[in-house]
Amino acid sequence: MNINKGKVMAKTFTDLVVNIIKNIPRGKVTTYGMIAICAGNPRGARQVAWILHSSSTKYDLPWHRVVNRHGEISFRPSLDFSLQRCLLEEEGVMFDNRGRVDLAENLWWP
DNA sequence: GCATTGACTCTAG
DNA sequence: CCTAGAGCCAATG
Repeated sequence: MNINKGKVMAKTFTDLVVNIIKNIPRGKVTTYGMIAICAGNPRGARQVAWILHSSSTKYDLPWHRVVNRHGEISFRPSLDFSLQRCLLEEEGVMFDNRGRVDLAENLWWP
C-alpha cells in the first residue's frame, strides 16, 4: 500500500522545489521566495534560483514562470531573458513598462 | 570537507 | 527609487 516504500517520493529540498515549479499553472507566475517557503526553507530562495538556472536543462521546468519578489526577471538581459518575457506574454501575463508583472494578479500560491 | 558561487531576500541609509 | 551590506542554503570543484 505504500507508494513511497522505496524511493519514489521526493524528500530533498531540490526535488520538492522541482515538484512545486512543475505544478505552476499556465498563465501564472511565482517567486523564488514562495517556492522556498513551500519547500520548507523560507531562506532558500537562492537555492531555488540555483536549481532553475543550473538544472533547467536536467529537469523539464517552466523556469520562465519563476520571477523574483518584484515580479521581474532577475538575471541580466539575454536571449533567455527575452524568451521568458515572450513565453509569459504568450500565457497572458502582462508586463509593466519596467519589465515587471502584476504579482497581485498573476502570483500563484499553492 | 572546505571554499566559491548563485536567475534571492531583507534591512538600513 | 537606488545602493550597500548581511543572511541563508545547496550544488560544484
